Amino acid sequence: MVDKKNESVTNFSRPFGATLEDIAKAAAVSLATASRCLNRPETVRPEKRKRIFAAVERLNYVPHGAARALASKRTRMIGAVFPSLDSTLFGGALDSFQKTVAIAGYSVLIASSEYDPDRERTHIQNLLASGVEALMLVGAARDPAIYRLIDAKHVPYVLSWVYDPDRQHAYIGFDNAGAASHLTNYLMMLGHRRFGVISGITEGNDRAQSRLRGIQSALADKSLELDPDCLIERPFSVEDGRDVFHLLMSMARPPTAIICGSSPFAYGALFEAAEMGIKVPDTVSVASFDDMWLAPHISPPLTTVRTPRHEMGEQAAHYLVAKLEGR
Amino acid sequence: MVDKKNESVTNFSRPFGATLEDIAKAAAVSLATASRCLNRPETVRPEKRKRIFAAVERLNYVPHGAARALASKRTRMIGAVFPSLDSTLFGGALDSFQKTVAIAGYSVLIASSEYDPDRERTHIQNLLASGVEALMLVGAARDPAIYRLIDAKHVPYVLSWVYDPDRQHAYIGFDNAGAASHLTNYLMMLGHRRFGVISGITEGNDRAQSRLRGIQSALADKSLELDPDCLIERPFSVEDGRDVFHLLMSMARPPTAIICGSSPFAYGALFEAAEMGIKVPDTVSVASFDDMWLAPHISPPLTTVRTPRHEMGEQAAHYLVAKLEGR
DNA sequence: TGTTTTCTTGAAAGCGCTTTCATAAAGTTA
DNA sequence: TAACTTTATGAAAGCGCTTTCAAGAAAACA
Repeated sequence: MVDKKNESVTNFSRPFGATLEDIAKAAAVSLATASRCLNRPETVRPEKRKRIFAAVERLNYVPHGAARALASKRTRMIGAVFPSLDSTLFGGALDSFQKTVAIAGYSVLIASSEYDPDRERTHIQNLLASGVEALMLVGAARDPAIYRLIDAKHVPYVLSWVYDPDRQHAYIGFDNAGAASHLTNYLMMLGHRRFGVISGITEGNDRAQSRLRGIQSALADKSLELDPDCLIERPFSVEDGRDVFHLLMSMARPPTAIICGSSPFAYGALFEAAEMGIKVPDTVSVASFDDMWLAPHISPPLTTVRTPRHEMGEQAAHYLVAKLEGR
Repeated sequence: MVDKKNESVTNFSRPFGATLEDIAKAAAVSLATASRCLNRPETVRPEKRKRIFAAVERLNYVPHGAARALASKRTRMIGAVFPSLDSTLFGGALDSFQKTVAIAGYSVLIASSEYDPDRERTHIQNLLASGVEALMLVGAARDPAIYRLIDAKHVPYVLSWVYDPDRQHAYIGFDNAGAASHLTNYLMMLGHRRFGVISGITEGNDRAQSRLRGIQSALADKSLELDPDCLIERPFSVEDGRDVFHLLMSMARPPTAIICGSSPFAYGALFEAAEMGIKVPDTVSVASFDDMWLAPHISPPLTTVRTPRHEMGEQAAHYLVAKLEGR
């Protein structure tokens, strides 16, 4: 029998960087010790530890994530799916989310669904397949099968931008309906009775739905009603805001207050008002949801409901990390 | 000798979903066939194929990314590090980047460096350790050791937001210096000779540096010079824009044109101008870099140089995917 | 100095999947 | 139907790491 030992010459020709085995050999320790040294340095003798770290340095060793994940059953990755990233709204939340989980040693795999449930589903599946240990999603309305899939994998998740104590999901809340009611009540207190609403497309967007519901219920409380003609849904954009504002203000009996479902609408409304020579807030009040970083500076004063995007991102991150580290 | 075969009873109690082995067993085929079936279905008989997919469905099988990555040496993940995600600038680029790579079947692992080189380095290392197959970075100026590390792993990368044919890096360009010169020349053509510049912090930000260089070289071409007092660096924010504008316009001999390194500065300048009762562009012209989605609507007309963030994100994605699929 | 206890270590067994490679089944041709 | 080619299949060897587990080394105790 040939001595098997001989067949393991140093395979230095490996093209893609050193492996832990190379490190172990270079430091003249066992694979196990090398591994231990990198994960819990205090458990290995200072002398060897030094040799091992020197080898790591010299060979430019970078651990192999997949191998590590496979052996340890931990990927240290968290998935996040946003409807879009092309806005400060979700971008801000993502920014805070990423920063916060990074501190705890996690990376984030992102995807944007473009407000499309099918695409969101695909993304969620891919993220699960990639091995994310937790998920952050926006909104609560989605096919129950998706929740089943996530649960089957025992992956904790958190829903943001929603608030709905009745649900069985974890959420980092923003009470869209409540805020909408609040805003509406405030406007009614100022004397407004006839409202216009520029809403985002409600289909598949439960945040937009809730906001609308909030407005309507506040009105109902005062025995008022939203004129169907005064409610217009559009995709979020400045142009659509302008457009709808023009439409609303050209009506025979235009509203005295216009509630915008999101900030681009509000900017559009404001610009169109200027264009049309309509005084804000004298002739019509404009109120809006979502963070408008220009709001404090802008000239026609605007009533806004701030969406605490950074706080939500951070809270969601904290929640998930806590969940992963065991409560 | 005990028959080894007997020890493999069906381990249905696995808590975290089925494995390929479970699928193989359920479909009465070998592990190899099951694997093949999922990757190249046409290579397995329709009859078995049907059984296998049925089992996948029934057992809610989701492939194990790490195991797959380890065996196939492909993670199908691409890393991206941005200075910040809390702005439409990078958010937009990320959005397009993600969309584009998703179509090709890749996921993106993101990180934001907060304009901090050390944090960026750490993030890049983590991404490499996570096994990203490619990297998208912003700007070119960084420790050569970082490039060496990336190269050692044979990970293709692309630098965005920069344009510098001299470098040996791949970049998806935006010629900051060129655009800055262009803008400056345009303003000089309008008769401006005395410029003010609100720049981002140049240290560690080669985009800001290039823009500044572009302005100065355009001036030098006309034998002009930028008054050091008229060049002020600040972190990007509306407030700082206001602040610096106020400073510049309070000088004994204020500039007649102010170039803003980024859009928040421009908004700030505009608001402060309104506040101070300074007419734009009569008394002073305001010009700015970066996409300002409000620019086409805004009332004092603004000269802007659009940064093609979506195009850059998409191009960067195309480049990397092409590189990964072999040119 | 002989024992017992506590630390360190290395061998080896996987983690769940992909991928040769040799073999068996099916399809062709004579 | 025999002989040959093509195609489908399964056994087995890893991928690079973590983690038991048993054993050896060091420290502590008597």
